[in-house]
Amino acid sequence: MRLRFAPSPTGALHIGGARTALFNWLLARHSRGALVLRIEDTDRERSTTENVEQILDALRWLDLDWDEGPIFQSARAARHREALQALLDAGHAYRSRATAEDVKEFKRRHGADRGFRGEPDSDGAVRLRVPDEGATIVHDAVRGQTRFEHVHLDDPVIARADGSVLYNFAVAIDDLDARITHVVRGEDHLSNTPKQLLVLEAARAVGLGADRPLPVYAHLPLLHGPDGKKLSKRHGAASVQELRDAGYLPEAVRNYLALLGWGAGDDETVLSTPELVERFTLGRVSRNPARFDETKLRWLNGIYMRELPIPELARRLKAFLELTDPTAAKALAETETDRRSAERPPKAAGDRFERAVAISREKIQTLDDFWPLSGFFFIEPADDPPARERWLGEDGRRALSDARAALEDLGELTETTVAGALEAVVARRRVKPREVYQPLRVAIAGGTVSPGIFESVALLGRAETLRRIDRALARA
RNA sequence: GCCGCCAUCGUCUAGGGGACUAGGACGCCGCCCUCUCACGGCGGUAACACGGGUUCGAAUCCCGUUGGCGGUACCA
Repeated sequence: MRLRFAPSPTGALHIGGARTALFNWLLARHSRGALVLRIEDTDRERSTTENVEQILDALRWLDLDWDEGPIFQSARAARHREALQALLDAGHAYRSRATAEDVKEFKRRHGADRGFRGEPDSDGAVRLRVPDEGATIVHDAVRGQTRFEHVHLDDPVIARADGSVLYNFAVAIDDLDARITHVVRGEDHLSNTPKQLLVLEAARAVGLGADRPLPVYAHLPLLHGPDGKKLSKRHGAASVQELRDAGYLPEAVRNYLALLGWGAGDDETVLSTPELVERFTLGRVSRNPARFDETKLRWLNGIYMRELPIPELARRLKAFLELTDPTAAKALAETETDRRSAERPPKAAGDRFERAVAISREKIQTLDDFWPLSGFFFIEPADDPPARERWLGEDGRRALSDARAALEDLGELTETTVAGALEAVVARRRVKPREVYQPLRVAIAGGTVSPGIFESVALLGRAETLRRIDRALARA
């Protein structure tokens, strides 16, 4: 199979585009075929190099690679003109000065059952001549046959008056030249397909690619927002960049996107990328439009985060924070400096960030969840007045004092020794565990939610823990 | 308006004439685990849009209605 992904650089890569890219990529890898990347920039007004870069970035982040290209459609203008001239010479296309208004007027006069047919002029835009009779049938790999009656089709404009070609023409010629065997794209292109098929037929009639079979088309169901409307910023993430910045892992995004409009057939939902490659086929692509629902993506992302080895997760977390949170990045950098100052045993210090990651990861679903939960290991905790009032009243402070004493007297602080010491405080005070642990949590973490209290104390270290307890006692 | 696509729990889906008292996953609810939050485990809630056919039998096939979406550019 030879496939292609052909985005138009008129904006960032949206989630729907990413899904199209993914499906093409999966098909190419599954079939051990090739994926061609083509940039459809024939609209020079709206296409920018920034957008091209952004799209390539998004594909790289998703780890979707391509075998050929990027081919810029604009760079193929000479070839397009040549093909256009061939169609013109053979009478499959003609120049016409007819405007959109003229077309409307034509239809008003002739009724809806007659597509626009122009008279050749000496100049003007180029229109493809659509046969009056018959129909073009699109054989779609996911939808079956769709019949487009020629009487309903207007002669489409395939090139501007200045000779520059338009989308439906350029696409057909480029697919032909690139020997694309399968055109897999969004359903919004279904009604373009007969036009492209007509271009292809005309091109073959004049000897262009006559030896090659027409590509198989497959139109993917569209993606909508949670409310069923068009996906937009209003729904949270709408572009791949936004997904990245929201703290999702590319492998989780691939897994989730694959499930939108495709299913393995059994009840599997967690499918690694190799499994997707192994199992993906066009035959199982759905015809129903799907809604992009971030809830399920969050869940999946959590699973992938927990499956990552701790050092790898730590690496990604660090990269993420460097990209999105200067404060956090700076704090982490300073932690590393401390480590090098050798004030503590290198091993323990070196693992500090990784240890924080290890005790946090079952509590977070995205990379973005980490810092709010565990940033207190690296920076001064935020103040949370309601939490203080609830847990650092008279009883809470007494419990906190007891905890302080127990920790101060302890030998080495490990999860086990801390647990022993604090459990003894609970037993001595004859209270529920939380009556000791929550005040302590508020004191060291700032709020009522954090990783396990024993692990947290052990990681924070005695000096810092005692300092924060003292500060909480003084302030409360 | 015209052309076209689509129609199963709130969401993603399984299902392609009898195996369906319609299965799974997310979410939600409850219980268990528990130092918070989670993770994990167990259980529960919840759907074949409607109306006609065809058939011994329809979620599955056909037609219509309704609804959603796409297209209808000298955009892609």
